[in-house]
Amino acid sequence: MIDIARMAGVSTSTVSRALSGSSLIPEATRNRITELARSLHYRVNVGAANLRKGDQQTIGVVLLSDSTQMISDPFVLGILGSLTDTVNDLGMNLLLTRLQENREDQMRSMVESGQVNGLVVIGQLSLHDHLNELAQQGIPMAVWGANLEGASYPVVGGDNLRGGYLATRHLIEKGCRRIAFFGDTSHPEAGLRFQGYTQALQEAGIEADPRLRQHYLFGDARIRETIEGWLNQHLDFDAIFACSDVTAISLMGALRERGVPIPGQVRVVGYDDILLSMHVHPTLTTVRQPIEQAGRALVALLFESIAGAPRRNIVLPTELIVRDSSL
Amino acid sequence: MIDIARMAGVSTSTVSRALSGSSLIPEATRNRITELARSLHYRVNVGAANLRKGDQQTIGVVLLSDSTQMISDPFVLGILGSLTDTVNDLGMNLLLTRLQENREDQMRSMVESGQVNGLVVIGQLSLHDHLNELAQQGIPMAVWGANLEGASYPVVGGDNLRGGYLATRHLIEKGCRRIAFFGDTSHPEAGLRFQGYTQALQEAGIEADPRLRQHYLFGDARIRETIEGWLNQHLDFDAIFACSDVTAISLMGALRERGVPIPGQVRVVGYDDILLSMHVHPTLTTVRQPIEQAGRALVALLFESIAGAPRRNIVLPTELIVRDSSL
DNA sequence: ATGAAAGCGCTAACAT
DNA sequence: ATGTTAGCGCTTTCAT
Repeated sequence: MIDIARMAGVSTSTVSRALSGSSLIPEATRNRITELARSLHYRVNVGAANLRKGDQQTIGVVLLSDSTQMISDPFVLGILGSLTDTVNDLGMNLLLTRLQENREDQMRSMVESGQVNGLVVIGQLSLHDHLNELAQQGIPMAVWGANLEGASYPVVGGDNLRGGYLATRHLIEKGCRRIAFFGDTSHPEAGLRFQGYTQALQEAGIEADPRLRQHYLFGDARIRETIEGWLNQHLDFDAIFACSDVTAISLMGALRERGVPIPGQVRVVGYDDILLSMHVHPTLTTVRQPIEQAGRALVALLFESIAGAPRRNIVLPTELIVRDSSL
Repeated sequence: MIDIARMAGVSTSTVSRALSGSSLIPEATRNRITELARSLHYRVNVGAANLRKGDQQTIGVVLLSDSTQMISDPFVLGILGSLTDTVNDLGMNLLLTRLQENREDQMRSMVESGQVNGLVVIGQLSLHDHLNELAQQGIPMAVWGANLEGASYPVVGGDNLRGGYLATRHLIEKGCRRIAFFGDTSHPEAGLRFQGYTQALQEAGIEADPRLRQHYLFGDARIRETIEGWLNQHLDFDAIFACSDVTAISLMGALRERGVPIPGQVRVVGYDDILLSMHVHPTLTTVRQPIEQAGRALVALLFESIAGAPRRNIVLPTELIVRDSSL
C-alpha cells in the first residue's frame, strides 16, 4: 500500500480510503488510485485490515461426524454448500474444520484465538453438554441438529419429530401395521424421528414391536445381514421407516436381492430426499428437509448470537414426498 | 498477552516464547505461563501472529461446480473431507469458497490479499485457460481434475483414460458389443473417460455407434426420458458405461422401471464407487478412485508449488470393482 | 480533502 | 534466560 501511495503521490491514508470506497475522497482520485492498484495486482491485505479493525469477517464451520462415513452423506454436503453460498454472498469467509476426536477445545480455540467471529456446528452427536457449556461461556454459535430439551445454544434443524410422524402415519394409512424403524437413536435427530414414529403408532393404536427397531448406524455395511436375519427369523414386517435415504436405498437393495417385492410386500420410506431418491427403482418415498434454507438460517442465528441477542431456534418445515416405494 | 505478561511478571517476549514452546525458556517458567494462559482462556491471536510472521497458515479450497448439483455429488464431498483432514493434521486452516459465476478473479484475489498461501481447486470446467494464466503468474495452486495437455498448473486426478478403458474392456469381455456412453464430455475428466471407452472399442474392433453417446450432464433430471426415447426408437444397446455412479444408478432405475433386466439384457458400469453402489440392487460395477489419497496428494503438490518447485502431476491409480450389474 | 501518527496483537532481531 | 525495540500492513482518529 505504501508503494501505491508513493506512486500516486498521496499518503497511505488516502489510498486506504480510496480503496475502501470512502466518500471523503473525490471520485476522480478514487478512480485513479483504484486503477493504479489494479494494474499492479495489488490487494489490501485482509489479515492486516482485520487485525486493525478487530473483526475477522470469518465464520468457522465445524463438522461433527462420527466417522468418514457421515461426511459422505449427500445431505451434509448440501448444508455445507448452502452455508458456503450464504457466507460468500455476505462477503465473509468460511473456515472449515472437521472436529478431531477428543479435541473439543478446538471449537473454543477458534473463537478465542480470534480466527473466527463465531461457529456453525453441524451435528451434535454426544456433544450436547459441551456445546451448552460453550454457549454459556459466550462463544457465539449456531448448531444444525435436533431441538433438544435444555439446549442453551441456538439450533436450526428440520422438524424431526414431525418428519418421523408423517412418514409413519403415511405407512399406517397405507395399511401397514408392522412398521420397522431403522435409525441410530443415539443420534439426537434420529431420536426425535423415532419419537414421531412411536407417536404415530400410538395414535393408531398399534403396539410397537421392539424387535422391529434397528439401531442402525449411518453408513454401516451390515444392512444386508440384518435384513436377512430378520427374514430368516420370520420376523415379519410390512414396512420400513429408515432415518436416511442412503439407508433406505440400501435396504431396498437388500430386500430386492431376496426377492421381496417393494412396495408389494414391504413399503419403504426414507429421510432427506437426496438426489438419487427419485431415480432409484422403485422411486423412494421420503421426508424432505429444506437444505437451501439451512445455510441462511444458521448464519442468521449465528449473527444474532454474535450480537448477543437472546437465543432462539429455527425449525425448518418438513415435507413428505410420496413416491413408488410406499404406494 | 500483555496481561499475561504482567501477571506472570515477565515481558511479552517471554510469554510469546513460552507459549510457542521455545526451548529458550526453562520448562518451569514455560509451564507456569502456559498454565496461567489456560486458566484465563487466553489464546494467541492467530491473525496477529500470522501478520507478523508473514504467513497465513491457510489454504484456500475453491469448488468449481457447474451447479448446486455437482457439489451434492458424494464424490466431491469425499475429496473435501480428505482435504480437510490433511490440512488440519498439518495444523493449517482451510478456507472454503464456491466460485461464483464470472468471478474468476476471486481466486487470484485470495492469494494476493494474503488470505491464503495457495489454492486447491476442485474441478476445471472450462477454466483451463484461466488456471493456466494464474499458474504462470505464480499463484501457487494444485487442481483436482483431468490431466490436460498443456496445463501449466499441477494436477491431481484419477487415471480417467484408464478408468474408461477398464470399464469398457470389461463390458466387451462380457460379450457386449453395443455399449452406450453416458457422460458430459465437455467436462475434462469425462472427456478422458470417453477416450478410454473409444480406445477399448477400437482395440476390440467394434465400431462405435455415435447414437449411443449421451452427453448427459451430471445431475440432469432427464435420464428417464432419454432412456425411454432410446428404447422407443429401438436403439438397441447391451451395455451402458456411465461417468458417475449417480448417473448409473439413475439409469438402472429407469431401465428397471421399463422392465429391462440388468445385467440380463443390459449391463451397467458406473464411476466413483460411492457408498451406495454396493448396496443398490443389482450391486453396481464401477471404477473406484482413491479419494483418501486425493487430499494428501493435492496438499503435497500445493506445497511444492508454494516452494517454487517444478510443476508435476499425480495420477492416482484407478480400479475396476466388479459387482452384479455387469456379471 | 488529505496527512501524521498511533496502534491492532504479535514475534524476532538484538542486546544484555 | 529475559527484556527492549521495531515493525508486519493496515485503518482511523485527530489535526489541518
